[in-house]
Amino acid sequence: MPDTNSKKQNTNVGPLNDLMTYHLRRAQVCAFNNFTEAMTETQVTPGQFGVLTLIASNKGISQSAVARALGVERSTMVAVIDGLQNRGLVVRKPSPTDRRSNALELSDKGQEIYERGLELAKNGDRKTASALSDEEAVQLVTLLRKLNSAIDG
Amino acid sequence: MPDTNSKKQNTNVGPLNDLMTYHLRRAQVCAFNNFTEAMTETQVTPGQFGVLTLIASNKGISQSAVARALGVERSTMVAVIDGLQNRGLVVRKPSPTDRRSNALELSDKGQEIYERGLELAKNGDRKTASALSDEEAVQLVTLLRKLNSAIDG
DNA sequence: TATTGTTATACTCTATAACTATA
DNA sequence: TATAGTTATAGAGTATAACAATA
Repeated sequence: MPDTNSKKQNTNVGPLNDLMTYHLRRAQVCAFNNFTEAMTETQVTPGQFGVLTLIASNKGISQSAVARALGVERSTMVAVIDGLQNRGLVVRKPSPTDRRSNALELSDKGQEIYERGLELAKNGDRKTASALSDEEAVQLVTLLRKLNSAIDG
Repeated sequence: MPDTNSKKQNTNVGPLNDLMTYHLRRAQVCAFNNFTEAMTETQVTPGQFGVLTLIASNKGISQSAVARALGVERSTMVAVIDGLQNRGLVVRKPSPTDRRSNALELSDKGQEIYERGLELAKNGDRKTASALSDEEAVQLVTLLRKLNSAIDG
């Protein structure tokens, strides 16, 4: 990870300072770093946590459905599920209604890790939002949700 | 790029919906896609545009200073500058004050591409923010700027 | 001693295309 | 015909560690 705390003079970023894309990028990198740090204990990445949450909230969901919900290709999901299965957190069961698809479930250990991870993820969020008041943090999430609803709605 | 416009039923993303990190990630992917689409004409990526802007706003800046300002390693900058130099957009000049470092400048073509790119980048931003009112878009950037100031301040 | 640019290397995340087995 | 899971492959983007030249 590059040095973000350096006491060097702040370089003028020019018109970048008015670009939403730039600030979204910086904020996302910051959020991922805080998330990863907060989740150390579980060794679960942001992407993996998304998958665990989808499965926890939709028992028996298929790999393709998880991929669609998270906005990635289903081929990308294979290795992710492989990793979670190898760690004993997720189980691929045969779907009772479609012999092509896997019904994904959390193992007991997966459920534990997920529940613990949810608390830790909230800690990461709090650190990311530490420069904002509670009200501002809520405002930010509300705006982001609205922005995103345009694409996955 | 995965299908984000599918008319499939929306899967319940559970507690993800309350995580700032999740929404930042979705928004950033959306913003990058819109940026890339808007910039097609220039064939300049978000990362490259950041570098062009830094150089435009700080003529003679060093590679290390660009890297620090953008929050990446200086080793990462080498290939980026190489690419921009090979396209004839950026020039590495010897620094007049430090024989270790390069003084980066935009070529005339680089200046042109940068100025055109800035307009196109704003178009990308507008598309990203299309679900928000003007006031909300400003609010969002303000909040993100405040959030980010905590790390690069 | 510290910093600049560089190289070599590797890792993560992701996409595309094609295959198979089902639906 | 279309979809689910899979494989093989490739491309961004990035980091770490080391080195020579210079500060």
